[in-house]
Formats: sequence, C-alpha cells, structure tokens
Amino acid sequence: MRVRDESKIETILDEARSMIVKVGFDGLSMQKLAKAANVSPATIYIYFKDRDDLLLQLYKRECDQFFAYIFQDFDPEMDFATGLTIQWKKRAKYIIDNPDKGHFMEHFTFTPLHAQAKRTRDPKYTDSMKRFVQKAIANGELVKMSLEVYWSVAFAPLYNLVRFHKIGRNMAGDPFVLTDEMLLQTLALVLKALKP
Amino acid sequence: MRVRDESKIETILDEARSMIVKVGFDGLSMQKLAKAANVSPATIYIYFKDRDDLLLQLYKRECDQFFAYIFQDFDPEMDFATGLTIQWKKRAKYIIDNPDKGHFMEHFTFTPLHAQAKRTRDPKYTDSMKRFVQKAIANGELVKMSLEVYWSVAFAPLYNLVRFHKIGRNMAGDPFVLTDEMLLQTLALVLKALKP
DNA sequence: AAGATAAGTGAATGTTCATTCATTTAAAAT
DNA sequence: ATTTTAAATGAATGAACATTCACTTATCTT
Repeated sequence: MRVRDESKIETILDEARSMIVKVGFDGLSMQKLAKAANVSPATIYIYFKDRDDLLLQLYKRECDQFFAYIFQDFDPEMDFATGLTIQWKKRAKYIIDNPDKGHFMEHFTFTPLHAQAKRTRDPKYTDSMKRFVQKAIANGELVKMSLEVYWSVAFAPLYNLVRFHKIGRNMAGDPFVLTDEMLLQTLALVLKALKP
Repeated sequence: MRVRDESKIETILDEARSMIVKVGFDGLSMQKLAKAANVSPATIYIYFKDRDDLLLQLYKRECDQFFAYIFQDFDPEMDFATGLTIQWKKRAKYIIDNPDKGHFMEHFTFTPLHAQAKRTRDPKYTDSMKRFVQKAIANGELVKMSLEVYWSVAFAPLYNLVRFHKIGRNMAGDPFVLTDEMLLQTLALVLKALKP
C-alpha cells in the first residue's frame, strides 16, 4: 500500500495555526487551508474527521510540544526560586521565539471548542508542578496557596507582557516593545510575591 | 419620520456578545443573529456597515462600559494600596458578575479584528491610571516600573483566576471554583510584589 | 388628515463553506 | 511483474454565508 506522508499532517497543522493567527478562526476555511498546505481539500479529511477534529488535534499538538519543552531541565525537587526561574525563562523563551504558537494556544482557550479539548495530556507535567508547589510550601519557600493562585501570580503576568509585545500595544493601545529588563524585573516581583 | 428604536441596537449587540461566547466568532452568522435579536437581517445593516463594523462597535461598547464602571469611586490621588484595592475589586466584581462581557473582551483581543479597534477610547481613564502609578512611584509606595509591568503584575493574575472560574477548570483541566478567599489572597500577594 | 422620511422587512443574490465521491496514483506485498 | 491497498485528488454537492433590494410601515411635520 501507499505510505502516509506524515509531513503532510505537519504542514496542514502548521498552516492552520498560522492562518488562525492571521485571519482568525472565522477566516479559516478548509479550502483555503488545503491550498496553503498544497494538498487537496479531500486529503485533509484522510487525517482529520472534520474541521473541529483538526482544530482539537492542533491544540493538543501545540500543548504537547509546549509542555515537553518547558519541562526540559526542570525537576520538581529543585529549590523554589531555581525551579520557578527555570520555568519562567523556558516559558518566556518559547512564546517569544514562537509567537504564533503562544498566540494560538491562548486564543484557543477562549473558544467554545476548548471545552471539548480532551484531558489526554500526559499528567506527568501537572503532577510534576503539583509536587514542586507542595514541596515548596512544605519547605517554607512558598506562601501556602492553591495551585491556581500560584499559577496565576507566577505566570499570568509573563503571558500578559508577551501578549502586549506580540500585538505591539499595551492595555491602552500605546505602542509597546518588551525588553529583557522588564522580563527580569517582573520575575523578581513575582518571586517577591510568592516567597514567605 | 419614523424614529430609531435604540433598544434594537442594544439587543443586537447583546445577542451578538452572547452568541460569540457560546459558539465562537466562527459560529456567529448575521442571519442567526438577526433571528436571536428578533429583527430582519437587513435591519442590522441599518445600524452597522458590515459584520466587522458590528464586532468593532460591540468591542468598543463593552470597553466603554467596563472602563466607566471600574473608574467609578477611583481617584488617582488615592494612596497606592487603597487605589489598587478599589481597582482590583471593581474589576473582579464586574467580570464575575458579567462573565460573558469579560470573556468577550478578552477573546476579542486575540482576534485579528483587534488590530483595527480604533483608539477612540476616552484617554481620561488611561491618563488617570498613569497619574496614579507615577504618583505612587514618586511617593515611594510602588517599585519603579513601567506601566505595562505594573498592569501585568497587578491585574493579569486576577483575570486569569476569573477565567479559570468561568470555564470551571484550571490550567491542567481539573475542576475549579474561585473563592473570595483566593481573590483576597491574590490581591495581598500582588500588593506585596508591588510595594517597595 | 396628508405627505414626507427614514426605520424596518422578507425574499433573493451570488459567493463561499464543509464535506463527499468517483477516480487516479504510488508503493508495499506477492 | 502483477496485485493489492490505502493515499491522494479535482470536481461536485447542497447548505449556509454576508449582503442587498424592492417594498411596507410607523411616526414626525405640516
């Protein structure tokens, strides 16, 4: 039998992500996507059940790649400041170096499709972060708080700054460019907030 | 001449917001919107040039209403902790009480249309916040930082928690319900981060 | 009460949409 | 070399799309 061209799948997903960032979910059509990926519309349906399935698989792939990356070099047994700094810098580097990927993942969470995104993500990453946080609290390195409060204080400011940077404007619509200095200062503020 | 029924505009915009939150931007069609708002599709085009114009006007209306609300009872001459606490609580109340409005405004910022959102917002709000921050820094109540870093540290954690609450899940997909206790703790952490 | 005007409409327009299907193509298996 | 199998396709399908248009309706002005 003829063999699957796996690179087609990658191309289709890459083009889909890039189109969504450029023209939005409502600008993405299967025919335009097929053209951009140099395949027939029918080919897309070999690999994806329908449009929703394509988007859900794309989201899953992006999350998997992102998590695999940010948990490199991270060990939950690290001391709190070290571990958080590594996590922060990994996340910052990934979404600054791959602005479309970060933008897509965030955009997707506001979509109704996000409710259907299966919890098939490898739980090892979540478990690792839970362990890291609980251990830091037990060791007196981190104020006692829920995982959600921790995550929000630790990472939401970072994602927000990078988003300002990507769109080139701040909350008021003024031009904005992110600097390393700002990132480091924000990390320092976050550490200050979280340390007892 | 026949008089404009201004309530029609409100109904159309309200239904549009609610549809977008429920079915996404790609699920919103002018015909379905017309049906939901109990008007003819042609009526929508009396008030809005086209679909994009409708969405842009909706975003503007939501932002205007939001800013008018959160700057009530706020005075940039307040001391830093008081002013930030008022801002924080106003924002929290608004987006928790009006989850669709908050969701729509945030979702919209990820949309390509956001780049076209005119800077017609009343600058008095931005000016007020700038004055508040600069004065707090000058008074030694706030670490020296850019407006963007301030905003990200101060408010991004709040918006993130409320978003978890709205979708009912945290970053790992586990069920999540926001409590007042968490909100207050997060505010305290943010204040700790920002105060010298 | 009549006329003027703009609000409001239902049906129609041509386009684009997601998806399918009959057919062709490439490569593995024999 | 031939057969088998699934990948891959271009064209087609009917539904849904944004928008328009000829027309009706309500209300203000006179």
